[in-house]
Amino acid sequence: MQANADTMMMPLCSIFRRFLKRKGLKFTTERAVILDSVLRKDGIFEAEELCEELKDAGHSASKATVYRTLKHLLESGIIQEVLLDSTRSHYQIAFGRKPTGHLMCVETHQVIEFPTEELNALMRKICKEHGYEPLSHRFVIHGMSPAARKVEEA
Amino acid sequence: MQANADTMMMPLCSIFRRFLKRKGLKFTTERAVILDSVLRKDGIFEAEELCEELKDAGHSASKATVYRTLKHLLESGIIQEVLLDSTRSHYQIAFGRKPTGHLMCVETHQVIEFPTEELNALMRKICKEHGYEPLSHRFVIHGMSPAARKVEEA
DNA sequence: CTTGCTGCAAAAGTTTTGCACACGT
DNA sequence: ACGTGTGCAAAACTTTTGCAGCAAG
Repeated sequence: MQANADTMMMPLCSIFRRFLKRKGLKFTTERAVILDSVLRKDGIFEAEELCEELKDAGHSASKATVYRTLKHLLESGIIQEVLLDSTRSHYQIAFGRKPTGHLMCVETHQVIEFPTEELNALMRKICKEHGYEPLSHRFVIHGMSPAARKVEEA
Repeated sequence: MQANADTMMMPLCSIFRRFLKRKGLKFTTERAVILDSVLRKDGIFEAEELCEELKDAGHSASKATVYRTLKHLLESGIIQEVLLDSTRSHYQIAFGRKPTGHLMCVETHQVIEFPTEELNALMRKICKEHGYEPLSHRFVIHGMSPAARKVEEA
């Protein structure tokens, strides 16, 4: 469903390096390590999660640097934001990803991903109506999972 | 497009009172004032915005109470969260509202609302596939507004 | 070398919470 | 009266920023 790290690692790393060069920024050890961690991700991840992993792996990359690098990864189009929660930021790799929506349980916060190719046409239609240039879309469904419903009934 | 305060005020106030009674909670002056402010809203609003308005209107309703009341309004189904930004919460009145999506400019943060009735069927389909009970959905498009594109080209 | 980058710790912004007192029911 | 609600200020949490030293191009 998702291309794995091996196939994505090299091209995305190049894309990031080109992005940095174009902006007059530098490809540092820390940025390499952070990108590497990000590319190992298979779904949605958070900033704090990356910080933990890097610390556990013995890599020096401070919280500040992780946040600063995530901004660049966003701007370069390598990752994109997924708004699931209004107090924490969630991200996912954008490259090579088919558009997906998220079904989230209001009780357990379990998140299920599903494809939403059919929404591209809707996005383009709405954008055209307002003179916007379409960039991306998100479709999130809130519902109650079977597990949560069982608890509710009890 | 949106029912105005006069027509909604009474029924929604009753709904909220019934909700509170059912939960063993009280309908206080502060909750009445906050609900009143919320019902005057015509679109998306934020917690801080409500706090300001209440202070300006000379009403005593602390920030803490506003946040606590918003939780109850959410739980009662009178308002719903609109995720546009991962650092601030946005809300809108849920009752009597046709499902809408939001088109947001990545540069100017202008937000345009559009109807999305056609997505109800998709929501139900996805929920059925996963045994979920559908509650609500959100569709957000990120794009670049005509105004922002003009700046970009310059 | 020059310019940008990092880590730290402090700051900032939003939301939550503990506590003593006040208020609905 | 009882149990809940309120205001205040402090705490909690995520994210941002200033600064002095460090490193990439």
